[in-house]
This record gives sequence, structure tokens and C-alpha cells, in this order.
Amino acid sequence: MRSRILVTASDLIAEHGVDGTSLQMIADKLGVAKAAVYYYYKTKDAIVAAACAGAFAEFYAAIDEAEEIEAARSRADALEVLIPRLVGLAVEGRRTFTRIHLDPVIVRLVAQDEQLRTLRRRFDRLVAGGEAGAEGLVRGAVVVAAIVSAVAQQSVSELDDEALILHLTRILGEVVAPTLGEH
Amino acid sequence: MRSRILVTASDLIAEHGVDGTSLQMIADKLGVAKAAVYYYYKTKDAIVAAACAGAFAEFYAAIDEAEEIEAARSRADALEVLIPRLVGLAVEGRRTFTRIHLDPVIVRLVAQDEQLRTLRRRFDRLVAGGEAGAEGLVRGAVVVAAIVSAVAQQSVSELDDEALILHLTRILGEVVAPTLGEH
DNA sequence: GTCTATAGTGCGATAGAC
DNA sequence: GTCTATCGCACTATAGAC
Repeated sequence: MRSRILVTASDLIAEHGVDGTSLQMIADKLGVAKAAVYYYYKTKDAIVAAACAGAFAEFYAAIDEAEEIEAARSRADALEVLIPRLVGLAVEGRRTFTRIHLDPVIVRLVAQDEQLRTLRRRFDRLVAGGEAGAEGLVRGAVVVAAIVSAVAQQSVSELDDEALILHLTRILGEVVAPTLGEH
Repeated sequence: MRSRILVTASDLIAEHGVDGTSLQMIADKLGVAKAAVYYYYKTKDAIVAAACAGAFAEFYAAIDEAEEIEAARSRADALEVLIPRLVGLAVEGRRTFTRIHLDPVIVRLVAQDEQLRTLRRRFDRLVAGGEAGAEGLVRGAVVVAAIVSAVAQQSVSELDDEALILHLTRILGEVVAPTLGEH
């Protein structure tokens, strides 16, 4: 039941945002009373946090692995694994993924969480390069923006996942290529 | 006073989202009572709509002009004017611009407004090309995502506007180049 | 034009029966 | 474990004094 609540909550949050999703809506969609939801999660914040944790757990794993590859080989090799993996996660989730990462409430929550801020910094460094100049930073920002938000654009909503992953991975590869120096 | 309300509301919406911004917050920040705000705008929706209209008015003008250039010359020339112009608007507004375009409430509002949907379709067509294949669509989506969201990324928050505009324009020029055919 | 006061609604959260 | 009922609170919106 805890996981059913999380799935339902994530769907509703993806559609209406955190503030636009009430516990009553979650309960109604599950066909139970509001108090039944409270039996499993003590507060609404706990539900939101759990939904975020789920969305960020795979992020952690992907970045851990990318940093290992970078240490053993190169940043270029790390990005060659990291970008398709994140694109895959984003495309798989589409609107859910996008909203979790862009909702005003969650953005604020992430900004206040030291661990998530660190995660984000590691990600930025991997994408932009350690001592990147201004252009490297902007290229990194474009990649992040594209991953969290391009997948939910109306214009690509009818593309199948496989095609979207393929093209997005190639395009973002082009965008980061100049941050990798001569290759 | 109407414009003071709009500026204050836009700032608060950029920070807390539409649902996270109450009329009490707007009134407090202006140093007046809630009812004073209601004297100028009859509902909260009216305030949100007016704030959106402001943000979209320059969008309309930019796309009108780009389509004229396309008709007179080429899509390549149109994009050469459109992209820097939109990047300039986005960078100038930064967080405000981003939130207006990504807030769950406003996204829903845009999706339900026939005129704004049409505007968005014209934009997508200009960026992706008329009979674009899947890759063209994805390139267009990346450009849109970058414009509305890359400018607000933490990693570029300390770049000055001029540098951000310069690099972002160049990078997005690279992204759309393949949709323009041989040039 | 701005105020105080308040009506009416929906929210998050809790108590207690079953 | 799920329910009904309810509390306290914040919100949008309005009425009426000044």
C-alpha cells in the first residue's frame, strides 16, 4: 500500500504540482479515506519526500558509476555512459520526471537539502568539466535543462521512447563534446 | 498600482509558484491590505493571467517578426534573429521567466488557451522546421527546454547576462544548424 | 482607494469507533 | 487498517466603514 500511495501521488504531482495535489485527491484516486493514507505516511511532506527520494535514487547510482569511470578512464568515457543513462531515466518517466525536477516546491526542497545540493554539484562538474570556463558551464546547463525538460515538450510527445532516447543522446553528446578538449 | 501589483506578483510567483503565492503575501510585500489588491484585480486568476500576458507579449512579437523574416528570406535567417532575441528575454528575466514558463498551474493554463497553444506551435515549427523528422523535433525541444530552463540553472547563476546570452546563443545555433539542411 | 471584519471553502492533520 | 467526524488554520473573495 505504501508503494501504491507513492505511485498515485507521483502521478498526481506530475499533473498538478505538489501544491495542487491534496491528500483528498490521492485518497480518492486510491478509493480509500484520507485517514487511511495518513496511516502509512504521517505527513504530506513525507509523501513528497519519498516520491523525490525514489526519483533521485537512480540519479545517485548513475553519478556514482560515472565518477568511477571518470577516475579509471576519462570524463569523456564517463559522459558516454552517464548521458544515455539519464536520458533513459528521463524518457521513461517523461512528465513525471520533469515535474519532479521542476516543481517549485521540490526545487526549493532540493535547494535546502545538503545531500541533494552536493549531488547536483557532482553532476554539474561531470557535465561541464572541472575547471570549465563560462562556455563549459553554459553547455552543462543546456544539457541539464534538456534532460529535465525536453522530454516533456509537446512537440515530442508522440515520439516513441526509443527514438527520443536515440536522438536526445546524440544531440547532447554534440553539446558536451567541446568541453572534452581534443578528441 | 496595477503594474506594481503585477511586478510583485511575478516576483513571488517566480519564487514560490502560483499555488504557493497568496494574495496576502502580495499585499504584505506592497504594504497594503488584501482588499486593496482586490480593488485592482477582481480575482487571483486575473493577476496570474495578467502576469502571463506580460511574459507572452514579447514572445508574440518575436515570433511574428521571425515569421516575416522567414517568408521574405529563409528559416535560417529567421532563427538567427529569433534565438538571440528569446535568449535575451530569458536571460533578462532569469528565474522569473523560467517559473512563468514551467510552473504547473501556468503550464496547464497555457495548454487550455487556444491562442497560446497556437503560439507555441508556431514557435516549434520555426525551430524544428516544417516537415522535420524525429530528430528535428527533438532538436527543437532541446532549444525550447534550454531557453526556458537553462538560464535559471544554479551553475550559471553567477555568469553575467552578456556572457550567458553570448554562449547560449552560440550553443543553440549549433543545435538547430542540422535542421537547416546544407549551409 | 484603502481599510477592518468576516463569510465560505478546502486544506493538513488527528481522535476514536469498528 | 480503514472508516467518519472534526479541529484549527489559511486561503479567496466580499461587505461596508472611512
